Amino acid sequence: MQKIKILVVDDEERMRKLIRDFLRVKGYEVTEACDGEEAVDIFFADNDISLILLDVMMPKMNGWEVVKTIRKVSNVPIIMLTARGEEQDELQGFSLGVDEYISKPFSPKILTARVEAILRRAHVGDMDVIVCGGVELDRAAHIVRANGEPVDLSFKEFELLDYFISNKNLALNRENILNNVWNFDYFGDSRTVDTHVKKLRAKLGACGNQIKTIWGMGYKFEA
Amino acid sequence: MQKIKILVVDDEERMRKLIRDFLRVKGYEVTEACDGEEAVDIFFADNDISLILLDVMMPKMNGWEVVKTIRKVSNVPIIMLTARGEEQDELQGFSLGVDEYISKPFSPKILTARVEAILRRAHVGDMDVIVCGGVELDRAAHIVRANGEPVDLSFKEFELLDYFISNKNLALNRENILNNVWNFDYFGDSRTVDTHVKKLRAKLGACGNQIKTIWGMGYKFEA
DNA sequence: TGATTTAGTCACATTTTTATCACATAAAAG
DNA sequence: CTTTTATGTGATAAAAATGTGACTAAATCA
Repeated sequence: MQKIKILVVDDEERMRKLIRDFLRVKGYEVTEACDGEEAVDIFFADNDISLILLDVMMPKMNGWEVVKTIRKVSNVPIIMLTARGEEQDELQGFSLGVDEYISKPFSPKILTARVEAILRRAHVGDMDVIVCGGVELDRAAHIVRANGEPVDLSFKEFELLDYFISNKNLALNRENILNNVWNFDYFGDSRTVDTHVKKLRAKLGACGNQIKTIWGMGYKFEA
Repeated sequence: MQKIKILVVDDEERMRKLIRDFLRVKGYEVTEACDGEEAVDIFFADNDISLILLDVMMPKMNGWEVVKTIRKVSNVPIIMLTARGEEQDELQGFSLGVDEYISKPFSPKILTARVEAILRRAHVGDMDVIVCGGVELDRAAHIVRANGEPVDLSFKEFELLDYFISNKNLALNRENILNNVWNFDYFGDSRTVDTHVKKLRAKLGACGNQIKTIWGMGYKFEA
């Protein structure tokens, strides 16, 4: 099995080493960044990072800005490392899309427990059944339900919905969608997406309006 | 075929009823206990319980203690039901020998999916006679019945049906099927599967439509 | 050995899906 | 308010996948 890759972002070398060593013992692959800018660069360059551990206080670009930047295009789980006294920011953080907090100082045990909990929860991606709003998608059985009613989807429709749900609440432009649902080198009309969206909306019935149009951009699937 | 027996342990009558009803619909036999002590008593008295669904918070003896007690003498699969916010205990739970967690509130779909996954993993399904819908397959006697009528299958047809039934309700692509029913390194036309499916459908008569075509993918055997 | 069953391949029929176009409609811009 | 641009939608033709029967080779059996 492929190792799960975790990006650790902290400006203190000591802290990074601590976290890195523990996570490696637990069998994770660890990549490090020492400031926000580097974190963003690495995240976008390396597209199989499964979780980010992010310090708040950092030079160049702080943790919140990193979250904002990354959340524009990805739902990767993010755990913030906060110093004592930064608790009041947590509320703000959750609204930005932070998944969990760990207050420094923390025990390695807490760290791995939270990481594992988040990964398990986030592994919704590999789970058989994903629920998002009124829509329920079962990859294993290749079944979709909208408000409990089975919906009959074609292969492409299923793939498209899967992509939407896997990236729920993210604005996806047509190029994104084409590259991910169609072949990478698909050379066709980007309006094809529109047609499939139309069909999906129709087939999903009332849940169809979870697919929002983003004018001048593309689409978004809302939870 | 003997029904699989599941012990549901929760102090809330409402929750027990909910779980019980869903599992019964799915064809399981359900026994209930309303606290840890009763759970342990029942488990030791009744020696053919295949799986335990266990709430954490209970009077008299909590879930963790139940796990500890039972794990001393049995590897029966245990799924814990945790309330939101108890995630931090999960680490502890896994080391005690818990197989899986389900966080409340959960959907019935999640419940049955996890239960089935665990049971599959626990090899409870490895029995000689399997019944699935109107189809009955007896591995030991190498006999198949459809709606009670004996069906004469060739070797490959039997193997294919066995694979289908063993993976019922799962979308199986042709590659899957070829690798499992044929030799692993089978190097032939994947359309061969189609031909055999055709024959199976024909021989199973009315039950033939339990084999669903999944367009662009493969086949699925529905219970 | 010869007859019979089974497995795999192929070609053609059928069905389903998918992409594209043209036009309608809606939103933004001027 | 008009123009421009982007999206919604239905129809349709092309493409792709599956269903099916026939045929060949291989295995099995009497």
